Amino acid sequence: MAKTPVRYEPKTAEPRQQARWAAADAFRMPTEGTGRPKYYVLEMFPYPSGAIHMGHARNYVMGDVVARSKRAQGFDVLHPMGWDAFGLPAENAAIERGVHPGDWTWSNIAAMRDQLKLLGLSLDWSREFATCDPAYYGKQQAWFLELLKRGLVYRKDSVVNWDPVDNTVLANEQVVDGRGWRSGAVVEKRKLNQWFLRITDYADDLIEGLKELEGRWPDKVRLMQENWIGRSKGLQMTWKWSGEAPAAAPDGLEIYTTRPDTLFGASFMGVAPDHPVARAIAQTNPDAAAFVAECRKGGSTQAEIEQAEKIGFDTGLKVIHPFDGREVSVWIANFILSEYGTGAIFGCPAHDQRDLDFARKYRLPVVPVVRPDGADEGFDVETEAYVGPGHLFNSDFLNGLEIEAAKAEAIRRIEAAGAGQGATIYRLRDWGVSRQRYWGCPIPVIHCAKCGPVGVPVDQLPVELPRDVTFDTPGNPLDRHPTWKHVSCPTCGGEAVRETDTLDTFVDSSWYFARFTDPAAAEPISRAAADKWLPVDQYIGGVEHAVLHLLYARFISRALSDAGLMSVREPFAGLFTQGMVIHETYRRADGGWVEPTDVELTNDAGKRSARQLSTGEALTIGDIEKMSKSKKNVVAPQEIVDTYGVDAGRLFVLSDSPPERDVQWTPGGVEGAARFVQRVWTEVDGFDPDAPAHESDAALVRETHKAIKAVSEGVSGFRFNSAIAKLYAFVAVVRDHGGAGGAARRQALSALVRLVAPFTPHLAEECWTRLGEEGMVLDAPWPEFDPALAADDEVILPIQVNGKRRGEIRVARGLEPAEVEAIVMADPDVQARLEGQTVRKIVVVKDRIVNLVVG
RNA sequence: GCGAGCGUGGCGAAACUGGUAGACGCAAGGGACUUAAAAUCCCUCGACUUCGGUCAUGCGGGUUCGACCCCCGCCGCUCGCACCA
Repeated sequence: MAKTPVRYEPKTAEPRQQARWAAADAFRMPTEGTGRPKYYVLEMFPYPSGAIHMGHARNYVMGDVVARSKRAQGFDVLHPMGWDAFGLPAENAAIERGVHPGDWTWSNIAAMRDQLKLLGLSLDWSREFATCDPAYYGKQQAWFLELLKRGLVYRKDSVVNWDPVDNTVLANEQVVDGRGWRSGAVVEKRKLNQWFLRITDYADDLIEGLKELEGRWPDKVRLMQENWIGRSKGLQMTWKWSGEAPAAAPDGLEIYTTRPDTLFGASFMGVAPDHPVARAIAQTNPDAAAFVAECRKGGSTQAEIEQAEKIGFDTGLKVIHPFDGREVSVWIANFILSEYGTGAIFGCPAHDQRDLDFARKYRLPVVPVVRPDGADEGFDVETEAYVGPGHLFNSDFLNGLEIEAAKAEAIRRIEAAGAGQGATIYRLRDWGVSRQRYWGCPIPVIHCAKCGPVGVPVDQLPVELPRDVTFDTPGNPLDRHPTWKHVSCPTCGGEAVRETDTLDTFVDSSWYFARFTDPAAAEPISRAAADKWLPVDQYIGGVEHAVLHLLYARFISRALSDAGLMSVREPFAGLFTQGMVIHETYRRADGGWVEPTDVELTNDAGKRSARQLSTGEALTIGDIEKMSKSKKNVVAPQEIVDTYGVDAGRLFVLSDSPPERDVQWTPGGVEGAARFVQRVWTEVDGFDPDAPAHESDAALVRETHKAIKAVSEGVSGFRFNSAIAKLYAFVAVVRDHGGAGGAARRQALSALVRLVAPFTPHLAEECWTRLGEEGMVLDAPWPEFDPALAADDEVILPIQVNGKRRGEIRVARGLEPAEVEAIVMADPDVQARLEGQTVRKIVVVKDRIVNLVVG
């Protein structure tokens, strides 16, 4: 009699296995390791917004698959989790609801930790920390002071977005159409003295480092960083004034160019409206002042910049061309950026589109100096600047040279004349880290009228945030706190005040991966622990951090290495950027969004419709979008756990799309995953050691090893969807094979359980126990692939005629092409098909294909 | 504008280095079991077809014995940067 199948119950099994792991403290990794090779898996730690969503879940499940499979493959796996806990939302909650930012944050952390634990992740919770804990940010202050000592931290005036109503600095993203996002006030540009980190010192190193990451980081991310740093090589040079020099630039006008080869094509000079020369003129010349004001008015949105007309103002000043001595007039122009290069350019309209637009408008000369090879003497430029390759003409000693050679020669001549030098410049700016905010890491500096800014002595760290603050008035609560900022100067003992700015939260996330290696260390980073575990072998997170976070972390790692705090300069050896979880949206006739739990979907022969359960109203099925509260298309992990079990949810978020792509959450999809969970259990549960084996067990052994190979490759190559597809197919093979017992079946089931374990760990543990295995599948070795056992004795060779598949033959594996050819030509079906035609050529690819060329 | 990526069934997708296009899942249709339902299982499922085949991986060419894959030219979508001299 067949045994009645027992249903697998995730509701009881999942908590049971989680309790087992917890009781065994199974995921704690000693800092010194256990002697196996190390593997550090890390997912970008979350901001404690209050709830874990499916996007988080997918991210952490991917990391968990890597962590669990690496553990099975014999590694000491470090897999920690923490909280990126400083930031603006906590202050907004304080303003809106009157709660303390700290209380809000810590209660969110508690809630999210519980939600995260439902997912059954193999995390070492003993290493958990939040960046808002003084135990963490105090260490950050310590290394900040070290960088200050080393000159990597400095202060300078910089222009910021200032909200005059809220009395605060706004990030660029917080300025909407020129107004503060919260107050609605017109944002002012204001100069503030701010703290900066010298990331530009590392610009070259950060670019060079990208090369070594080839293959382990997405090309897209490496390219984005390279573009962001924006290195360009060119010439920085000074043009002497013709006549009296303006006081703002007594030595001449300094410009930067990447096209020194086109110097003979210069027809005007341009300076930014903020350039010292422009500002000086605006002070005495009302027309110039009006023009500069006009330029400032221009919007900063993309569309506005794109459409903005190029406008200029002739200053009347003239400079002398370094090569041919002619006078060139100096203009103030709105399209020149004061922050890039020297804020001044030479205009060569023939070979730069912007310069050409400008020259045409103001009727300035357009002299082409480069022409494409093959163009005749009369080569000219009309409305489109020529930026392609070619050779120089109209250029005296540069005539006939190719562009690169001409650049080199022009630079050589300018250098020889002492008028300038070849220079490499960067788009990247130093990192402004000052924030006029409460909920951030205090900058550990004291300002003394006599001694200037003085670092807080290390033995006085951490500089803790005061708890008694109010948010009833705009501005930084630290600034108006009655006592906190008033201290004595550590150097002279005189009256002094604390710095009340806090650090950009990107600083907090720039070194947390190093702190995780020994989160209790007295020093910011334990050298021994960091040297053992870093770099992070596999880092996983959203592509939205491709530039800022990942660039800052690479910079800080280098800076801390140079300061002797750690050794590894490149923190993330491998990076994977995962796609989002998206979901359909549902809308009522009145435009209101409806959440999926309140929607009933019907499918009538392919025609889908939706209605709202609570009202019965018909709904419009809208776009499939990123899950968001505003569109109400969110699915909470808790619901999934309750309905289908964690394992089904874990499986589904990885099964339906490649991990780098977005995955659409569908109820049908999770149900499919839940069915698979049942099928695995049914096969394992149905195993009977006393039952007879199936007679053709060699076939099952082959399929087992093919599955081991495919799943192993899928897991290591981040093709989780393919790995899961192979697992589905393998379970079908096991099921259809027949025979409830036997060694081959036992091996197949044992391999299956270990292969599914990274994806559905709870199910795997239940199965492992059911199979009578010792201990936990968690500690079981990854199944080993044996190519000899996976190989078929025979292969099916498709037979193509002129490249089209026309039939197939079954032959012994490894047969030489000549033998295959003989068999094919003797085959009656082939003969019948070839009747009356001449075979011109036979292509045989061993064990793969046969192609007959007939004509 | 510059840079990158992607276009394959009704849908999500597979196809390793140029070698049987559509694995696996969803949806759909049919059937078995059942008093019935759920659950489960089985079959069909790119298009056309005179049932021999023919056509199919965005479009048009090319290279090759053979192309989703490589090359050239278009079209469409997505992302990043954007007046960066």
